Amino acid sequence: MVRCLSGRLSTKLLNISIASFCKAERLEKAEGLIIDGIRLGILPDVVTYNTLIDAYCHFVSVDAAYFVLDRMREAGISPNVITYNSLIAGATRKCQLSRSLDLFDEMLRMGIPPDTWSYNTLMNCFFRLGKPEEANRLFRDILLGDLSPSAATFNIMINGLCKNGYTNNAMTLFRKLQAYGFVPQIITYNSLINGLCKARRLKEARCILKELGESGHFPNAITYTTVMKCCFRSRNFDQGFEILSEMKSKGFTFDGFGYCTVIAALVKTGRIQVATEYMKEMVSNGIQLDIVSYNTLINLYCKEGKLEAAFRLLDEIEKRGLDCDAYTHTIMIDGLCKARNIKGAQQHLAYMNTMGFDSNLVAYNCVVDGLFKVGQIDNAMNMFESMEIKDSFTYTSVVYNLCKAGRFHFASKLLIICLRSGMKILKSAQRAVLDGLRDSGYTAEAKKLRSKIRKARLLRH
DNA sequence: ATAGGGTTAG
Repeated sequence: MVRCLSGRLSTKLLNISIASFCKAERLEKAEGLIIDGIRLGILPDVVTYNTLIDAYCHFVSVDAAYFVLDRMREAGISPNVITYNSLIAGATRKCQLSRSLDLFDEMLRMGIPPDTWSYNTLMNCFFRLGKPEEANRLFRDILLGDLSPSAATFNIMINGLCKNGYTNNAMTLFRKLQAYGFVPQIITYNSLINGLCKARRLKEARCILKELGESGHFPNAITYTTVMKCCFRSRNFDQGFEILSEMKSKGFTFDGFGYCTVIAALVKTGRIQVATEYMKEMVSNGIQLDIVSYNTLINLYCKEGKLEAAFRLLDEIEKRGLDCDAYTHTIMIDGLCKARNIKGAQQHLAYMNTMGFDSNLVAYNCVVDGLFKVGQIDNAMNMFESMEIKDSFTYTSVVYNLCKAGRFHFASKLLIICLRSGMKILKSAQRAVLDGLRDSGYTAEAKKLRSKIRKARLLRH
């Protein structure tokens, strides 16, 4: 009796120690403890294995966790609902969605009844699979069955509906739940705000943000970055920067993601000085630079015209054993074009092609524009004609640059083709064609073009 | 278990 009790107590202690090692991502230590325990006669139990499985799911892989499940069975311990919940959540987190479904089936086959957590995780999995009907079916099962929904159930529903484009349904559900007395959590608000922002329903987003303020919850870093990003996306840069300063004054700090967002927005709006300050802050905060952060910084240097500094960062990337991606090369190509080093840009484009980055539409657009800018009109047009894929950037640039070169008729012809195909051309480029025709005496042609532009606009609305 | 998230061209 005493032995048994002390054994159980020891297992409890063992589990606590293992949990703390797992939390610290020190899985070898946790494994070591299990071995030590067995030597001392302290046997691991279901909690021990569940802790380990959850940690392997988080820090290693679902496969690794599954091996622990095998060991668990060999030790004669049966998995329970928590074991499977961890595995299912792990698979969902790692985007192994069909595996989540398999694990759920396996759990049912083993005669382990799923709980609300299992259903929540599975709902989330279906939403990620882009199958909102399936998720909704599970939601109904929960509501009509013996299980009771948790706050997470509602959050997953609202978030999943938004992510799948059912923002209206998410709003309706939100209001219904409120009417039933559900008190939204900060996660609920953030999900909705993000969904509304992405759906460009900024008025409603603002409304929910206001409700959040009145709810007793406080906006957190996620709320701020969501709204800030929304502003940048809709090109309300000033408003975005206001939110940024409010965020800073509240003491929220950035990680690499946040810094990149902010620096890119500052660069886009020409605030190079401030961007540089943020860059310094990011580096001095000890944030480990990854390829995206490098791209952001290289872009900053390019926009400053500091090509040597940009090349130095390229070397650094190599030294650190990271791989440049399509963004890195495109940013460099654009930088070289803007520095009027068109030869260097073309060389880099060729290099990019040999590296196997295909369909570099952006890079080609940059070089076409660059060729125009250095006055190589024919080369630019040759390249333009050789491009298999073109987009509104390509055409806008070509139309505008043709005008700069005085080829208004050609520009006009191209513009009409674009209008007919529904390709969007920047107003400034359209303006350039009209003004060019008129100023060079082709008033009638300018008039005709103007009316064509109007008609095309009518068709679009 | 559930919320956000970074980089390029006209």
